[in-house]
Amino acid sequence: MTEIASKYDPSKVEDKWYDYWMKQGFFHSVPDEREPYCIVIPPPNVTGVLHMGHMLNNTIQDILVRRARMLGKNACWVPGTDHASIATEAKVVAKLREQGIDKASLTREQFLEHAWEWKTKHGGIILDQLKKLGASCDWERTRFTMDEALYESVIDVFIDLYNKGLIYRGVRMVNWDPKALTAVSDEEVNYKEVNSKLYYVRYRVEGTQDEWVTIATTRPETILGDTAICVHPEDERYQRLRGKRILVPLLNRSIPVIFDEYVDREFGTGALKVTPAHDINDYNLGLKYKLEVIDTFNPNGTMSEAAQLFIGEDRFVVRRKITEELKNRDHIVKIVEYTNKVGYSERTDEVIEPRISVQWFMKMKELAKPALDMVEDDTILFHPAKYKNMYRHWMANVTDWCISRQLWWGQRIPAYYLPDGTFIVAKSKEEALTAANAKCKEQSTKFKLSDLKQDEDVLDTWFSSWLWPISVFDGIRKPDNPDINYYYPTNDLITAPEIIFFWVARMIMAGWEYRKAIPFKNVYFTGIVRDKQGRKMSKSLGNSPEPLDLISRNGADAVRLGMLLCSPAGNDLLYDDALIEQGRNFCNKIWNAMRLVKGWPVDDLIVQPDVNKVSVEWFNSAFNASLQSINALYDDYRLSEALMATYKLVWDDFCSWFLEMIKPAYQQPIDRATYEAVTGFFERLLKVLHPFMPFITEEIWQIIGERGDGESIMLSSHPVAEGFDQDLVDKFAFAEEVIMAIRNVRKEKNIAQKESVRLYIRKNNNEDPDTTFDSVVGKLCNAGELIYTDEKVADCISFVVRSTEFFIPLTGKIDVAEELKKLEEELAYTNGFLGKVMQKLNNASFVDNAPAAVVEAERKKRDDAASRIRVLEEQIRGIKGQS
RNA sequence: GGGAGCAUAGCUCAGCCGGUUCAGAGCAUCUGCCUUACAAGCAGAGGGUCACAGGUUCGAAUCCUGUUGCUCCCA
Repeated sequence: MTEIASKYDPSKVEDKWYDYWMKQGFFHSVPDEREPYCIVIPPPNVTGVLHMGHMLNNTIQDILVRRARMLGKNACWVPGTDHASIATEAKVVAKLREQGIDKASLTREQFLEHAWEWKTKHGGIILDQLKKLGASCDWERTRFTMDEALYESVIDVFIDLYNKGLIYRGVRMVNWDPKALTAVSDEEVNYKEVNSKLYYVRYRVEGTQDEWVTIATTRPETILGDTAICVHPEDERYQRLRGKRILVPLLNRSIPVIFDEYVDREFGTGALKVTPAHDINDYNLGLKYKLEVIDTFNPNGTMSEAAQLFIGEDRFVVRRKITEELKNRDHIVKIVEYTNKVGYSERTDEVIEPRISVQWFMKMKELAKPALDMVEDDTILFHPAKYKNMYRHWMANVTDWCISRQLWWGQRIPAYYLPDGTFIVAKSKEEALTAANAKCKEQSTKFKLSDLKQDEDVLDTWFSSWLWPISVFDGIRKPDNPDINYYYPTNDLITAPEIIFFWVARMIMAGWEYRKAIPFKNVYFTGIVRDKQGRKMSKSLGNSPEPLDLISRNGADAVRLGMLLCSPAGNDLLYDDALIEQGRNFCNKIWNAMRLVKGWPVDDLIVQPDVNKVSVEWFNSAFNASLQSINALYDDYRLSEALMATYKLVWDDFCSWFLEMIKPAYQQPIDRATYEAVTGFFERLLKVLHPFMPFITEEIWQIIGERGDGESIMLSSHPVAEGFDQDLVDKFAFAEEVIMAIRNVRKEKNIAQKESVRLYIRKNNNEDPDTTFDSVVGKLCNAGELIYTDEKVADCISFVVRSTEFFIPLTGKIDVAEELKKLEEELAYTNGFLGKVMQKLNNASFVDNAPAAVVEAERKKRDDAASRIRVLEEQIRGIKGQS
């Protein structure tokens, strides 16, 4: 046999097996008679590169998929990316700018050519990175939200919902991103607290020389769009304003005073300037009082012609300038420091400008109802369940969804405008023309194709993502195709809680609307990966490790393990290099276990010794007991706990106990029966480990058995938990205590492991000695003999396990005073414990009220403690008698 | 401002429809060991009024109320 390195080297293993899996086509799934198991990937942004969050999220998906595959299901993990309209368009615009090309100089078609070129070149990076992680995605099914099928699905759905009256075009206040030059949805606005100023500005009452009204505003630049002043109808300070009009400073535009209870009398001066075009609340007031709407901003955040002043200058520059100007004209009363919340665009981090514009909206109320019910009644399960609260709250207060974006990169809205401004929603210009002309009776008024103009805007990216579980199987266009019928509903969705509304909720709505079925059965929410100090990982902080570096340095298995170990569902994970080190150490542990077992010569002539026989029986039970609980943890989606249980099974039970129990003496052969049992156990452990650590388990599985071409652990059957002997497990727990006690004695007395000891065992209270694990105790403790006795043994160090006395002859090494002290401490502790138990048992209401089993348990505690006390007391007497 | 969640060992968490293993796990720390699979290891040890204050109960980390502190969501 060739020498096997004592350190596991993942770099020699991982690519080799990934290539093998790919070449064999193991990841590919086609519908068959087996039960399907399906996950659709949360499509990463096509502009993205792998970050720590992806690593965690995709590790979890891979674990679930690999396990399902081994459980005999037809597992299919569909990968893909989304087109991320704002982010991608921004990247492409920036790239063009570098090349000296202005987007405005291009036609839509030209721009899209550049965008597609960019996508082709950069769009697949993240998916290739997932391969390094070991992701067992069905790459033949890779989808992109702008693929023809998915594009068309989106358009079909838009038309369908429009025809159902669920999509409408409306003038609304939207969240305008002046940098991206598009509206964004409510969910894409982040509110941040900022230090700003509150400007107190006085407006002159019309027709007076020196009568003023002072308002407070954080945005003086919007004064140019003011069309009213509003005060509370019961505010005594302003009753004088009834019937009066006010002059807007600098412009001297005359505006009305309105009285409405909306105004907070405590805030500022109690007088509110009303700018319907630039504030959502003002907009509503404007609707109510039919105020004029003056939009003083251009789309890019500069002042428009309508502002009359500062035309073309940026809103924040104007804020400064107009303040100066107001000061000069004696309109500023005071300026105070003020903290308020300002909305920022999630995409560009630009300050959101509330802006009146015509957008497409989707009605949500109707769709939300069934989607809420299905989560409420656990048709869809959230893990952890606490996210149901958040979901309920949002769904109950859902508002209409602004689905149009003023961009080119995305699915173009299929609405065609006629010269008179009316529009027709249709799949193509031709269809729109036909529909338009169908309404015209006169041939002379018929339209030509060139009369029609398609809407310039595209749809929100989420408007394609919400169809993802259906559209990846082409289930919108072909609702009865074999793939969608087989794989849908999918099983599990693994995602971050922050997109519960953007995405999860809407997929549930789409699923119900288009399949009358849930899109997935379980939603597993992962935490956010943070740094040690609890900060989010971010590029600007530079606190995120480079995932591919981590993998190349430590191996994907170690990284997967490290990420998962400390990451219960829904809890944030504080990333620390130590986590991955733990994973690496574990790999090494398994590797060395393999080296040990591989190194044993097998001798068919040896009869299996008793110690091996009982050890094999014990481990068989221990394994099945653990497997049962591991399975239960999986069923509960407690993956990190399932991993920890597996980790302990391998490291503690298998390596630390079992292998030591059956390990032959140095360079001695092992018997055939034990060897077969060990390799059998090893294989089963590798299979249980495989979903967590796919590479090393494949490598070792291939080494420890004869495998043919096309065989793989990833296709093998997952072990099934069999019945086990609990009694045997319990008996070993006692043996473990004995072994640890003897090890302690050796350590305290400085007796080398090589030096054999005799062990006397004295059963008390007429118990039958249990000798099941005597051979194991003898081997692990190098105890030459185990001698049962009814007598005390002199000149011994003694100890008590439960209520059995043990003696080890150790002439000359016994410190009587120290022994006595220890025994007395133990006695005092046990007496105290007994006292507490008696307190309960002497309490009549405890005995009467507590369940019988609990009372019985307390009685057992009492009896055990009492017999232990008898033994301890006897020992103390014995020692005292000796001295 | 409205809502939700959390607070248990140095760190990350489990336990929480009260009583069986009630104070646990992993990591970290400390003490011995280079014992011929593994020092990326082995054998041990220490460490917590279960945030605070009340209450319910025979019995509370677990249920209730309040306080404090943190986090998230929505406006």
